[in-house]
Amino acid sequence: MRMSQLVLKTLREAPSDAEAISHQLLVRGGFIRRLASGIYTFMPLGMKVLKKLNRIVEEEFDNAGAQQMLLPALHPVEIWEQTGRLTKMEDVLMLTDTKAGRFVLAPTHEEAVIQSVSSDLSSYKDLPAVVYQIQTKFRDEARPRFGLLRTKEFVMADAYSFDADQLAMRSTYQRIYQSYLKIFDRCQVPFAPVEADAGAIGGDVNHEFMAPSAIGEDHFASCPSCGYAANIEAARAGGRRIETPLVDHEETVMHHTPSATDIKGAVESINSKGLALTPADMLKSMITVDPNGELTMFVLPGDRELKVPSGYRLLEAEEFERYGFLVKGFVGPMGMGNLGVKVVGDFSVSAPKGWSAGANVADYHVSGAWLDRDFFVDEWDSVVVVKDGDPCPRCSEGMKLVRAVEIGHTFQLGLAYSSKLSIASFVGADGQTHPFWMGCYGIGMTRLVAVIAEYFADEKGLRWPSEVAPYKVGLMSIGATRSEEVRELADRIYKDLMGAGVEVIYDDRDLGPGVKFADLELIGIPYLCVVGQRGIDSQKLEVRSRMDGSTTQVPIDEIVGYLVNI
RNA sequence: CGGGAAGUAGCGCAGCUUGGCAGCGCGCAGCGUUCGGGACGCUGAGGCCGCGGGUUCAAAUCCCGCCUUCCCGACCA
Repeated sequence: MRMSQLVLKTLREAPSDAEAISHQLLVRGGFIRRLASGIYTFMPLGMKVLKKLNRIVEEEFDNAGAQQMLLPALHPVEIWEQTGRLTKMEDVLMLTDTKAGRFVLAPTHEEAVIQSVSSDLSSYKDLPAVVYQIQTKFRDEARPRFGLLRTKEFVMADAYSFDADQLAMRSTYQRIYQSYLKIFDRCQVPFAPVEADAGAIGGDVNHEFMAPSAIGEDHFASCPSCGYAANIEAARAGGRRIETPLVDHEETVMHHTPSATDIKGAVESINSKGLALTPADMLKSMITVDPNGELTMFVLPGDRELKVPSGYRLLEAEEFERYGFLVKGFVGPMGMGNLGVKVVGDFSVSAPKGWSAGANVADYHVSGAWLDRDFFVDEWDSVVVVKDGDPCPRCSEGMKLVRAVEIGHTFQLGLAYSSKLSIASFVGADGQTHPFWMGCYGIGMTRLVAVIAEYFADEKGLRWPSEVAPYKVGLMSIGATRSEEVRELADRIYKDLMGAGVEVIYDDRDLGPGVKFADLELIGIPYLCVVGQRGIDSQKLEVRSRMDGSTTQVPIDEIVGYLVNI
């Protein structure tokens, strides 16, 4: 491609609304242009990068035996009603009403793929099967962010697997999981597969693929010793209940703590009476409703945050009135056993100490409350949101919290969808109808562009790994308008590279060398070949690596061969 | 949805306090010089000053309402 022909205008300054480096550089380099908040056009250079990534996914998925297809982006609303996700995902669904009916702009494709392939997978002989697509998805993001990182319209590569039983599903899952490792390796971004929460997609076992990054919106806990890694929403801390013999301890004391309805207020209020408590000495007692509608109280140290287990929800403020014994703001674990409230304690609550807690009386807290004397715990578990240094649940080593971007997510859906959709079934060898055991697998392609851009960016601009670069070689002439010799040589090398199948972008513009260097560096072409009078005089051309900055002098008559094999 | 900031040429910004010709840099077009690190000179094109209303002889500027965008949080995967 001749740069004089390229639809591209690099910007010396980034738009003021671009915050993240990747966003700034992708706009400055002419890869993307904003059409509306969270909606971007992929310009020719950006499209090249996206196609490179798509190619990697296609190769690895094809290798794993998955078959590419293309599902519709517009779905009739009925298929979303059948699985109940119309309400479950309503915050992000983009609904459209037309003369022809109601449709949703699809945020994901589980329903559509089942509708589409079920009749082609009617027998156990048709299984296993894996299909995938690379498609635009739509989500009504409340807050699009950081350019391509979080958008309303984005490209995702999503695969769906269909198996006859759980064992087969697991083996398929493993196969696709391996493809994921290869795909991200080829993108050269650091990443970690972590255990995760299934969210609105549903299902049981699942993994997120997290790329550590400064623009990450997620955190995962990672154990440097044994390799345990889990999203902060799913991560558990290690620990166990500490058994301590009950001896004579100080008596519990009631403290008048008017309007001290939170941990901070209670600590201040009690300390004003001469004690020296910290939030870590308080018990945080959180009332939740379990999946059966029963009350469960979680008890944890006051300086920690409760990780609400999936299926549970916090009791709403208005609901407190329904339970007279719950005094909002002054709740504590004392006496809960007699009131039919199950108490689940974090392991750390078994530490041998007198706790302070809500007294279950308006405007009162107690101090010196001892486990097994003043309050009782029915069940012990790790119920806190993990923080830096917490012990690993497997090996007890201190864990690290890492900021990261989710670039992929794989799910063992099991029967989550096929139990709701009768067509998601096949006839087994026994002649009976059985539901599919499904899996689904997604990679945020446009998000990956942002993550790679962000990770490799330097002060001069982008640096694309060679497998995803829009062009492999940047060829530039210096002083070609003045020197016919330079122009002819550069033209000839360009033609030869094209003939040899090298992806080359040729800066043939009538501009000074500074601009050309700056532009090719900004757009991050991996190798830069400079053709100027200096090179003709020495019969050697300079080839620079954008990634590591190294330069090599290559004899003119070997230059094409060198660039082909580099 | 809550908090904060901002909308003036394609991009970055000044002008607004104190109302009076719509400006600067980059980019763009033409001519010339220059040519191994965003070089220079001359000439030129480009504007619903976010939108609507109000005050005024006169509004980018003052007042009211709305819209949009970005950041932090909530939500979300």
